[in-house]
Amino acid sequence: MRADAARSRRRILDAARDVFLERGLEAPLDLIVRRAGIGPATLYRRYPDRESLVRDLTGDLLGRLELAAEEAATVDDDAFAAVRRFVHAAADLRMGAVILVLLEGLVVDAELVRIRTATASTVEALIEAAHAAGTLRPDVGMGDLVLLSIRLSRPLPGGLDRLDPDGAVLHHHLDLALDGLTTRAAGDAAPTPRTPLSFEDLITAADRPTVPDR
Amino acid sequence: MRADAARSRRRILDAARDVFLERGLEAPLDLIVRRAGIGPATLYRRYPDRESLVRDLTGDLLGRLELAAEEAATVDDDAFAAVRRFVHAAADLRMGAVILVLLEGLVVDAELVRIRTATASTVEALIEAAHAAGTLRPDVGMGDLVLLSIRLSRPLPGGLDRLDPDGAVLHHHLDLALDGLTTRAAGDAAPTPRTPLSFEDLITAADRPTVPDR
DNA sequence: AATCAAGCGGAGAACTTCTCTCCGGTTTGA
DNA sequence: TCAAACCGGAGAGAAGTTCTCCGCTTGATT
Repeated sequence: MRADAARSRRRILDAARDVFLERGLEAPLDLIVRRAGIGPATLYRRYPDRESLVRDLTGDLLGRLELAAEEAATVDDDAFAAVRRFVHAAADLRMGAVILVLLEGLVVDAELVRIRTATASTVEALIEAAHAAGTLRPDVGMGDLVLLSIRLSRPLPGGLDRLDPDGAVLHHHLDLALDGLTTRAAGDAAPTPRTPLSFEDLITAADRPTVPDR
Repeated sequence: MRADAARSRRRILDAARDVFLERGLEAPLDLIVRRAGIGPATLYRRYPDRESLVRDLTGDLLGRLELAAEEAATVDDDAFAAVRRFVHAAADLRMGAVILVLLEGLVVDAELVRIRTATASTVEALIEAAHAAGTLRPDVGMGDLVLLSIRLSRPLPGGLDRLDPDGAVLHHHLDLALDGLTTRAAGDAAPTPRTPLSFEDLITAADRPTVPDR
């Protein structure tokens, strides 16, 4: 691939991630084109249809997420710290986009399923270690963690993101929420002992495409 | 106002809240019409332009939020419990919509500013009480609370909300995050002693309308 | 440094979606 | 019962979106 083509691809993927995050998966491709600062033809040449773009984006982000998960597992000794590190990394990647995308039901590609499964099991290991160490609440599963991470890292409406250009507030809030997941925070009173949410729960829930309006 | 007109208004406001939440403030009014199950003329007759609809919706939701804040203040003895109760109520109202709307900069209406200020000071009192009681982390302000509440209560993309039709998971996650805001969760190690975010910070950040793309 | 295949962006045609109004019929309250 | 208020469907006009053609530029290779 030529250098300029690679540059375009990166610009497109970055723009696509942001636009899909802000406007959902049905966002006009035109917006992506404009944000990437390229011509429409450049987008349509590389990605003949929306799905191919989504697929490439998903692969790109999932790959980086997998790296982050492995790094978190090796770098930290403390199990909860590893979970913490991973969640922060996922937020930096705007994991919401990945999950959003890969859960929308378009993804049937074998390669994507492979990397998704691999990432999931790496993360699952992090979580089980934290459970075993007794630092992560037993009623918090990977599904809960992913959901929290999605919710906290999505872009805010109404220009509110201007409040936090470098993500410092986001990471602070992640830390606060993560503190809430410790057994220490749970303390003695466990008001609602829910069952933890698994990753499979998420996949199942998002499996079927949303019904169209009316 | 006639009974059928009032019924239409309620249907419109409920639909508008959901649509604005999902698609942002520039969502096609057509979607609101369809979701409300009314004819287009009914919407346009009552609300000649988008802004009047936004204004009415904001007033409606802010009023209910104010009620919730006052109720939380009177019902609970424990200061932190009052904060907790309020945050849950705000989530049920999908406070994200209110904030989204009222922060978008369209709102200059004196009446709305009045009720916004009133609500803010009621909530501020809740928070100060919890600070005084020593149960709420000192580095958590009303802005942090509002931001967390917005982030956690917004609808999820990709049909993920199907996971949680009655909001049980949402409220569980709210409780987890709230646990993270206690001084107990903070414990000894305070890694990043940030300054708390105020409500004014939010207003200021969202004050100016977002710059158009490019 | 010369060559030329590969890549790029702008203009715009065809199509879809959105906004908003007219009008005949229905519902409500007195 | 009656009049005023309200409702929904159809559809014209405007706006936005998709996608392609084509002449120019960039980059890898020799």
